[in-house]
Amino acid sequence: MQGMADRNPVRQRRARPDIREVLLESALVEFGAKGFDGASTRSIARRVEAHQPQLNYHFESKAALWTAAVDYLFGLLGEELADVLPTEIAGLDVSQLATIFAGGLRRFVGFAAKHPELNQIMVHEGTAASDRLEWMTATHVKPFFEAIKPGWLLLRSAGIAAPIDFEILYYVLIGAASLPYVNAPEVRLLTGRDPKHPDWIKAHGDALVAILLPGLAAAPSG
Amino acid sequence: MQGMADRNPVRQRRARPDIREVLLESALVEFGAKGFDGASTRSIARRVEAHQPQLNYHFESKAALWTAAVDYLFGLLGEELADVLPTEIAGLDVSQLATIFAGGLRRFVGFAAKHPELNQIMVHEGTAASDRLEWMTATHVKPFFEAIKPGWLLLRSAGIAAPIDFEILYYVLIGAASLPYVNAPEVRLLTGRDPKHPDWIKAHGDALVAILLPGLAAAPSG
DNA sequence: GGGCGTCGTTATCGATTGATAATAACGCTA
DNA sequence: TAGCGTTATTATCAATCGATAACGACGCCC
Repeated sequence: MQGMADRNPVRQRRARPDIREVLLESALVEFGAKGFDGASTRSIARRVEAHQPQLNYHFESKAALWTAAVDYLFGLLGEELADVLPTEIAGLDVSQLATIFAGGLRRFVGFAAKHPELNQIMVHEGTAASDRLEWMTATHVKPFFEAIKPGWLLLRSAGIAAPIDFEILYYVLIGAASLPYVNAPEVRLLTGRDPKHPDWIKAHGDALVAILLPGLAAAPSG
Repeated sequence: MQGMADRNPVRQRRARPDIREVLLESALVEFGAKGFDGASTRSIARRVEAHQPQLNYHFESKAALWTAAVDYLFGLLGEELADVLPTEIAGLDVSQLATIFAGGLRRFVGFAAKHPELNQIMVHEGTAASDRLEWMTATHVKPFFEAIKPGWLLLRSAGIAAPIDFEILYYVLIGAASLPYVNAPEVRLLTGRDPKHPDWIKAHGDALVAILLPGLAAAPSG
């Protein structure tokens, strides 16, 4: 045993049954913070003490990993906003619809604060045409966009929602609701405040309801 | 002449007196579209038919090129919004201030449409802490942030501006005003419309004035 | 018009990237 | 417990990155 003591050393092996999820969540954070090109597969692996080739084993490629991350995030968003979808609001009157939309808006703000990676990835990808952008828009963004459209149009014609083109409103809403969390590092440098603090999130949701649904009398903010 | 005809071929040389500006504007576009890491110095040079080492000759490094690009863009923004700065609005009454702010808001929307690279770069950088973000925030963003603060506070206490925390309002405003242009490629895929079209920009500016300055009676939209 | 300074062009450097082949540790089943 | 399938680990590949050295074309000045 002496002679072969330190050459061909024993390999340490670390098995984690949840390694796929661990790698996926690390990828979310890195893709959100640095963009697809800026995130390296080595840094994604390193931040969860894994090895870079594990990414190619558990996912097919960096691009497939990105796709899995985006699928996962939009799945979470869909769960969060299920009650605002057209099928759920079919029989409601306008007043009930307004209350549901206000609640959905507040929850969207909460989601953007809790999972900033989704809007970070969207804004990184949206700046340049690419196959990734085309896929993400057709697969996830467009259905979401179309799902909230009828409710908004109804509230607008009832004088509750602000009189704004839906396409413009959509970007005003997404931009206004997500930027503090997308750019949280900048917010901390600029204001000294933490946008993830419950007080910020609450005030932010209240503000968006007030300016986008001005016809909703005294918004109950539960 | 025959024997040495095609070996050691004559070098073509292209001199452009404005090469610095040409490279700088190419860098703006690439940094805005792909972020600092995603933009390669070769692609910046190639899109204006220049060579990659010219960037290191005319600028010190990729980082210095990025700095020069950001300086240039904030210079343009400062020119565009000079009349909204505190020194220019010192003696005005609240009604005049409201009109000036509404105009400034519309011009900010126009600027974001004309020079989307500024907000693209800001949103790319703001997603992760870095020396670049610290420098940009301290040098350019903070002065801008502080400059519009007193005017907003005055309008808010006069009941003209929406009753929102200034720090939150700032991000609501920037996000709502810039996202359609930051993510113009996505807008085209999602809506089929061009956010750079004058009709979109006009409607967008009107919408922001309406929701952020609700106390401004019938906004003259010249 | 000869010399020199500026700067465009080419070639190449070491570092890092995503991907993959080679090896080996572990768990399950027979 | 022997064998095998799964997958963690190591090593390495070609491609691309930013940077720089080497070379040469051009314009200006004396």
